[in-house]
Amino acid sequence: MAADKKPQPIPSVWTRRPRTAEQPGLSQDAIVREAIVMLDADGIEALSMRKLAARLNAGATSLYRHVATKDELMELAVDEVFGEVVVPPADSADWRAAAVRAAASFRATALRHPWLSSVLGQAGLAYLGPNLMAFSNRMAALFIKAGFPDPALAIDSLIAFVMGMSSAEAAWLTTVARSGETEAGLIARLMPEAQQAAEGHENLTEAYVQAAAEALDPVGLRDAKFAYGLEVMLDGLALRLPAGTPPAE
Amino acid sequence: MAADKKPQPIPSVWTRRPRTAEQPGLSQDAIVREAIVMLDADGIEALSMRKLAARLNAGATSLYRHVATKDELMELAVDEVFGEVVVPPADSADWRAAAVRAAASFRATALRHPWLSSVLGQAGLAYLGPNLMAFSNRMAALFIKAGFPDPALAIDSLIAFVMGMSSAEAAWLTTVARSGETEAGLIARLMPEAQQAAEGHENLTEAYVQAAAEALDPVGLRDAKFAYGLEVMLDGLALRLPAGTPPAE
DNA sequence: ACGCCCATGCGTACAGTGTGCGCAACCCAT
DNA sequence: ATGGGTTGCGCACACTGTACGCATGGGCGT
Repeated sequence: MAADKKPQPIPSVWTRRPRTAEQPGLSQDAIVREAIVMLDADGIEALSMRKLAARLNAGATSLYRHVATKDELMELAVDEVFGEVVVPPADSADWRAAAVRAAASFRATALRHPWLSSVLGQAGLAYLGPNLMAFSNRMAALFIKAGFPDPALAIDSLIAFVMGMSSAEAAWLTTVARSGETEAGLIARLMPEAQQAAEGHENLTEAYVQAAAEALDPVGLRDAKFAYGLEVMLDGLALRLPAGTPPAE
Repeated sequence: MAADKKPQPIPSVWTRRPRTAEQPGLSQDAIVREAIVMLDADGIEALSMRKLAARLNAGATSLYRHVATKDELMELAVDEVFGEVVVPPADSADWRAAAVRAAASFRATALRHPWLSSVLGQAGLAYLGPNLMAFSNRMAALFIKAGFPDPALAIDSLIAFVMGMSSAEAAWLTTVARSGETEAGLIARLMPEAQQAAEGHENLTEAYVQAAAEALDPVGLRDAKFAYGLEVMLDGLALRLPAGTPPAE
């Protein structure tokens, strides 16, 4: 009652034990994991150090004992999430099927964590985290084994396509999520404005017919779009293989 | 002396005229243009409404008379910058050469304004600005004229690749700019750490030999990488053309 | 068994952010 | 001259990342 400003200047014995006994306390791993949960749930701009700390029953600045900076935290989150991408081993018979699987896994990861694209778009690949290195290594193994004369170029091209497509999708899905509507619903609601914006652009009317169709099965159409582009890319890459490489052993 | 808190409660006749006479005052266009200048110069996180306003000799909140929100400002900036992308007219003889020119122009724009990728990565293409619509329209014209059975799919694939490649480059260039070193210098300095990170990933050693070479002519190698992927993509797309479409008229 | 040290947690504080609100000044039409 | 609508702005609020320094307690050397 006397000291109203400071609620607990008196270490009154209890409320002191539990803090350390209840949990192993903070750890970089726990912080990163919880950050990913928050990012997935509420998007990139909903993550603040204070909210994250609150979620971990910790004070805001306590996090800085385990993470140098918020940027570093994001870096760690990116690498963590990269661990979810599965790249088939290099000894698979068919490099092309393996590439499709890897691409699909990459895309799925990017859509499961839509903030990934934004972060990568801002920071690029100066990352060097263990999971990212492992990913690169497996991709390299795949394309070397397949017989590409210039595996690095081939890989970078493929990844550029996959990233470009995925990040466009992720951004769209984020917009959908923020709108609170279903994907089809948002398309329908956006249609009139889009049509008006297309006024005078004669080549776009056809595109919007397609967009209208998209409202019926948006997910399927996105899948198809990705598959189309991926096949295009792989067809082009196949041409770079030394003549006579068999499609399967 | 008496009223120290408010420096100019007295409208002392002068210091009143110039404000409106000197300039047409704020305007959405002027705001957007200055924002782009700042974004280009100091990157995306250096743009704040207050600093932008200061640059325009205006109060921070005055901007809100012409722009609803910072996000809207970014949207306007994106569309403005899209106006710089040049897509050859559809009547060019060779669709492929035209596509190369368009892709190069897109890439150049994205590298001139490295923040573009970040923004697009976060917001996607719900944008519908006039320049973006015009861009889409010209691309559509090009691919329809070329005879693609599914022009929208082809375009989206191409753009996905170009965006993916450009945004990776843009992110890298941003990192370079922030480091204050030359591109070659940063590569050299990063090399040891990269090599250590590659420890145990046997397929990556070759990639780093290439990276070392890159230090000699980073710009040329980035150009080559982009060109390679673009050719891959276009080769793949060419296969989708109805049989017998001539490469030139 | 005791005392020390250092890793860990946190309260406070600071500079900066986007933006809502309401007042003041100005331009133009009457 | 008057009134109204547009434009600019000062203030304020809630919130951000993070530097600093104190308190605490577990693990170690003696």
